[in-house]
Amino acid sequence: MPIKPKIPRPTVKRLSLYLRHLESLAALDQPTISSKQLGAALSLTDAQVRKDLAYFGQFGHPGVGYRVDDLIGQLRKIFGTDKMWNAAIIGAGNIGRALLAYDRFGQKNFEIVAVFDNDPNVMGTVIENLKVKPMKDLAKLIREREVKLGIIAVPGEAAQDVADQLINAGVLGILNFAPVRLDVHDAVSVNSVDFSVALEQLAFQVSLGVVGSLDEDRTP
Amino acid sequence: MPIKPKIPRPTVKRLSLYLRHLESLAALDQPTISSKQLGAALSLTDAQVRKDLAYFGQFGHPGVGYRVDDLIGQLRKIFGTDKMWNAAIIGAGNIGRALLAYDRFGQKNFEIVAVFDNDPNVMGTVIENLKVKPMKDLAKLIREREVKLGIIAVPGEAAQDVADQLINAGVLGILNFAPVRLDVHDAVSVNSVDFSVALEQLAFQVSLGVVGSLDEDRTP
DNA sequence: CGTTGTGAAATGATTCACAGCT
DNA sequence: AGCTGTGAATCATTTCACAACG
Repeated sequence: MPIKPKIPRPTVKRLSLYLRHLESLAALDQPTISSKQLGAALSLTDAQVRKDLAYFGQFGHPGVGYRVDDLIGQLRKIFGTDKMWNAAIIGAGNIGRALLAYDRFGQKNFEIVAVFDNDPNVMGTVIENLKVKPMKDLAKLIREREVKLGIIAVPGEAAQDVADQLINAGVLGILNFAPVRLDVHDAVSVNSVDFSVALEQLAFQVSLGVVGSLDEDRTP
Repeated sequence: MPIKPKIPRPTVKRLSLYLRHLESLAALDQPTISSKQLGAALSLTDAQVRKDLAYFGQFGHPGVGYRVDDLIGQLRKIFGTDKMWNAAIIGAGNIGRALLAYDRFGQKNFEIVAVFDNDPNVMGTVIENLKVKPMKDLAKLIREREVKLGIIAVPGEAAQDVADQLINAGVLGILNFAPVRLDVHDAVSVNSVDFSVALEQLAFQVSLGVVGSLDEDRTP
């Protein structure tokens, strides 16, 4: 009985994209989808899709494919997003406000339950039905509201300090929009999004004359 | 004489992070850095760093390391960001406005020279010194201002149509913030950022009990 | 010395190909 | 027929280990 099959990193990235595609399909009439169809939608081989899913169980039906609704449910369970996750945003600047207004988080079972900022100009103001709280209340509110994920949207200089506070307050994961590497000495999981890095990598691909998506494996 | 050494995809991701770290170092006094130091800063091995850089040339000095200023210059040349790139943002909603205010693009030699939106409420308004233009002017302005990169910050339903217009107008690369896969039939390079996908992957890591950064190779 | 650049070895990920199920 | 799940083969990436250099 295998306890930990060890999941390849690229597989995890693709699972999110499978789920996104399936959710866009669920509204439609299509009740099942084959690994070939799902792969074609993301420019992947059918074998790749099957292998990725097989790491987590046997979800398909030979001769039929995967039942869309069922697979969506399975993927949500894999991601842990079958249950609601409370999250907090730190930094009510432009990025923080864009994230607060981002309605897709709710559809994915993430709820933003608190926003923090130390700027006296925004502290106390209400954004998207949430009152911006001062940083000194962070630990208390994170614990009270059982916030599991922290979203860092502060300038680079402040990011490490905020990360430390979040870890101390007991969050389990950090989504980091600040352009710095966070040192979390293995206390939590971190995922980072850096807009400049994203543009820079696009520029690199253009300079190389490579065409297509960066997530895919096309080097023709 | 090798013409195209074929660059591993993961290498490209790391190069951006090397550059970011070096730039944060340049202000400081440190004139050189060894592959060991640079690796330690990003939790990578020294061999990894050397191999990544060696794909592009011989930048180091045995017994000394890499001269920081020199390496920054080399990396910028590799990314093509030693020259200025004109970019346009399509969509003046929350994400578009956050990107317009993002001052790091300028430091990386990217200049946002146009913003487009079809909403009558924002069309014509001025954001960060740029007047929001209607979509019908897109092709003309992209060509006039020699815009090479398009940044899509519109809702998912509109993204493919915008991508088609950008390609028609002659952009070379697209940075996509809409939560859909763009079909660009190999006309341009695409890089996508999906906030929900980013959070979902963080949730997955947390559920698995994995700790540390998603960019790194720690599965302890 | 300390550190780079690089073949060779080891590890990791993808594709192939096919038995077996519906 | 059509399609999944999976071991085996291939391909890609990382790490090792060391000669060569300042």
